[in-house]
Amino acid sequence: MAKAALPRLENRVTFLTHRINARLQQVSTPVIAPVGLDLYSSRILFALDQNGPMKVGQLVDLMALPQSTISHQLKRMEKNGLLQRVRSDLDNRAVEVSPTEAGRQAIRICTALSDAIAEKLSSAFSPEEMTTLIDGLNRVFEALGEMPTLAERTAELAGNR
Amino acid sequence: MAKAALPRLENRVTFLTHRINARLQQVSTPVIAPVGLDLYSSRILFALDQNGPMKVGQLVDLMALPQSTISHQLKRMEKNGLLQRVRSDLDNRAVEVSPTEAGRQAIRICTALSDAIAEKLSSAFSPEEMTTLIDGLNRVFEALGEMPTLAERTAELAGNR
DNA sequence: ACAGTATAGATCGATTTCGATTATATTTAT
DNA sequence: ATAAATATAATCGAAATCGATCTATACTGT
Repeated sequence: MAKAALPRLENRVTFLTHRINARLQQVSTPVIAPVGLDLYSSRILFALDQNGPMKVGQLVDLMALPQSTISHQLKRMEKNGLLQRVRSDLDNRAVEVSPTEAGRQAIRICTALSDAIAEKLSSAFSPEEMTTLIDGLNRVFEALGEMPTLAERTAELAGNR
Repeated sequence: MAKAALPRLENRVTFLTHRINARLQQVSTPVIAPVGLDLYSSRILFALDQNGPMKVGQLVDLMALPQSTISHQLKRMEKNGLLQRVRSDLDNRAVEVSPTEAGRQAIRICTALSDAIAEKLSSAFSPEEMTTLIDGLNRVFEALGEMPTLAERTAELAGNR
């Protein structure tokens, strides 16, 4: 059977998102590192500002990162005075996270950074293009969540060289 | 002046690419960790297979990661017998990276994983949609490379609260 | 030919990530 | 009512990341 021409690495969606993230990190870090933030903490603050107090588990779901990574981030951010963690009254297992006053100050930087980037990206796309792009990215994320047999399929493809 | 409604975090392009990467990592790691690979090393092998021997600097450019990160990855991969690093004859500063036989074996897994994912994503998009998505991602990457005044613009936006 | 500069990559050290485990609290089943 | 199962988040330890620095080679202008 004829093998379909596979796209080059540079044209694979997940490689492109990797490059975007890598470059985003490189341009963002110089801006927010001086105020003691990184991309993760910046997004956590942004989310808290947008959603109000959140449980740790909600932040894990939102950020799609390992639970221990978020737990460590929050611990560090609390140590740096950016937020508070308090056990929920209703469910004593859960912990509610909310920004401190210093956190709210930092949020202004996070929002400004995110807006500056969003602004630049908006200028590179028409509104319809942007909508399409965002929709596409959401679909990619969903599709990746629907791959329970990835290991099997990989073995299969690796098998018939 | 009226403030334009800003998109929520979940609808910002760079947040979506973050989530895609995070989820990709979670679904991929179980598949490739058993053979001693991660997403970075997997992509490096994929690139070497596709492009032939590459200089360290070329891999840095391709991966868009800090030079020290790539250097460490390559050192580890060499230690694990996946590739060789040899100084270039023409420019003794440069180092040529090429896969070993074991590396070529591992490449089959990398390719299979990438193909399994590409396959799944293809099934979620029409060819035109996929082309549009890839084009959009390339434009996002380019746009992020054209933000020399990010720090200034961020300060400006943070200024007028 | 030589000093100064630029380029390529390795190394160092502090911090971060993350899988596995642990500690509590809650829910469910008997 | 109590035991088992489930849910939530913290902790631990090994490994990876990354900015800064260091080393070695190549280029440039005089």
